[in-house]
Amino acid sequence: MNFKQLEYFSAVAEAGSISGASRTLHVAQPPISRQLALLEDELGVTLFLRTNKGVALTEAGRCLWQQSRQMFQNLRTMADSVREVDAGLWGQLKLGVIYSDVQIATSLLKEYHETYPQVELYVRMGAPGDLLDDLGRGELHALFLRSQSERSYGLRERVLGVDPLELVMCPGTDPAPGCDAVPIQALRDVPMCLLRSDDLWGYGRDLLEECRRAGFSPNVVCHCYDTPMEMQMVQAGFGVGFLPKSVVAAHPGSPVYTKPVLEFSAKSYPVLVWENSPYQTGCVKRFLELANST
Amino acid sequence: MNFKQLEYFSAVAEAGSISGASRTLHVAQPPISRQLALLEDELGVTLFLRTNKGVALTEAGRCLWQQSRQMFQNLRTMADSVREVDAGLWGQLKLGVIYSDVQIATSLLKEYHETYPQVELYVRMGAPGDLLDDLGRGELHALFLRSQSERSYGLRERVLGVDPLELVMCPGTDPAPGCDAVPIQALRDVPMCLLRSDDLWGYGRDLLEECRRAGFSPNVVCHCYDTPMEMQMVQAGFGVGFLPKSVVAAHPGSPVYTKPVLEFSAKSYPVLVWENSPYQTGCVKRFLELANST
DNA sequence: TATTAGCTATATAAAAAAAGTATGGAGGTC
DNA sequence: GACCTCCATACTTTTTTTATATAGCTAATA
Repeated sequence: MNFKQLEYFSAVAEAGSISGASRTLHVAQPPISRQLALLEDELGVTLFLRTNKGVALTEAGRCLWQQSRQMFQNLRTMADSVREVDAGLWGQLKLGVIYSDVQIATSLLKEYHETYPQVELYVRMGAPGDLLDDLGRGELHALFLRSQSERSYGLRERVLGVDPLELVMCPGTDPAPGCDAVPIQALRDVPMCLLRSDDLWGYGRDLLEECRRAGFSPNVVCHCYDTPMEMQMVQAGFGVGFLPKSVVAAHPGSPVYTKPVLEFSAKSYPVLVWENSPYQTGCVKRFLELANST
Repeated sequence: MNFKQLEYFSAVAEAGSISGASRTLHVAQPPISRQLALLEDELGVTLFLRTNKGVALTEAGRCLWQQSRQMFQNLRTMADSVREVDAGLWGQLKLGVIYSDVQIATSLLKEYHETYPQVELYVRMGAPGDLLDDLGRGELHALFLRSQSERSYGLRERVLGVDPLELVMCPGTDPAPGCDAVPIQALRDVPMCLLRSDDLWGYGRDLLEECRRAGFSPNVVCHCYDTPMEMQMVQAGFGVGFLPKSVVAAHPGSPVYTKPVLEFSAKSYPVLVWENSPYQTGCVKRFLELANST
């Protein structure tokens, strides 16, 4: 049994005669007779009653007709769905996001989801090191990180924006109360809560560099592993912190606030990072195209 | 897209390599490569990532694999169900039954149903003429009648049993109270309720013949179109009747009872009647085989 | 009654498709 | 570096499928 036989069979069933089917199929009549006979032989079943004015389906033939129509329907949708999967309209997109990239990630994902609503989204929030591990194992397709990660060798990245570092403080630890900006010299000896310097976050090193240029090294009272914890420590009054402006803006109810630091230019760059492989699934390709086009 | 292509594709997906599939399929490797390429060309989709140690399904390939497995499964069940329909395990069996054949019909149908439980049964009770009309139109497959129908020309029939005619009466009309049997002479001038003589029922004529041989013609006070009505008229005291013994036995609560008539041998033969066509459906063939084997 | 038209089945030749053979390149492994 | 496995390509052979021609059958028609 093969598709051609079923195709001929269906055409004959619809036309009510073999010669009629031969006209609709643009195929001579004997081949159709022959393929029908082969099909009947294989099934061991008479599918048509032959008369001199056409053919009529037997009960078994009707059964086969019903089912073969269903099968051809399935066949068409099968080909379509395969093409759709290839085009990235269906599938899974698995992303990792660090705490401070939630805003930019969700807005980009929202845009993606409007174009590809059928794609199943998997999003994981975590520390950059953990996310990079998952990316390496192929469990995630792309990551929203901050630039300058040490481990991005072999990975591709795309900068999604710029986020200036600002001083974070609560009223009790403000080193320049009443001023709109803080001179960097005012930070000498001020207790600070910073992201740990051996972290994967690139701007940690930039920050230390800027302080060194100003002639001091920061008085770090607490090394934080992630920005939410740094926010909490600053809010608890352990000291001031340095964070991307947008991270603080994402906590509107918090008593913590930021001020720019004069003559200080360290910046954080949100980036999308992915494996440099030519064998991406359609979903991932489309997502990366979108990310690279905006 | 082709049956063979999907077959090769599935084998490659399962084996994880083209050469592996060539071993399981007992086909050389190049044809498989070629059919795969044709399939990919037609779909416009890359189904496998080729490496030097085998091939790996792409996302689209996985999609096709899932669906093609489902399709092969459907194809198998399709062939099976067609064979089952042909064998008479599935389908419809439409039967007509006259009032007096209900017993024999249900018992035969019960036996049939135990062997072919999936067959949908349609049973219609009615007058023999109506049933024969439906049989002629192909709306019924076979009928349970009584023998000697005038219209059974071109039909085949099988006798299912013998049912002696007996005199039916109620206590008020018993022509020989206290006797176990009635001499036929005792029926002269006795009011009778009989099936109408121009009916299709064969034994109506036999009955009149027996009376004529006894030297009288029956005093028919009521001509009945069917046996239930005759039963009712007898029960209502209009007169005695002649009915097959089993018909009366089928009304156990009735005050009506039968007695044999001496020197009277008219009999009724329950028969199964069907169209003498070689193009019966499987169900009908099996049913007729069963009826003819018992 | 003979004829014609329309259908299916069969035989044979032609065309198309698929399989097999031989070979080369790519990427590991010993 | 030799060797092995795997996939792709070029080419030949085999198989399958199609087309052509024809015959048989039945029903309608002149």
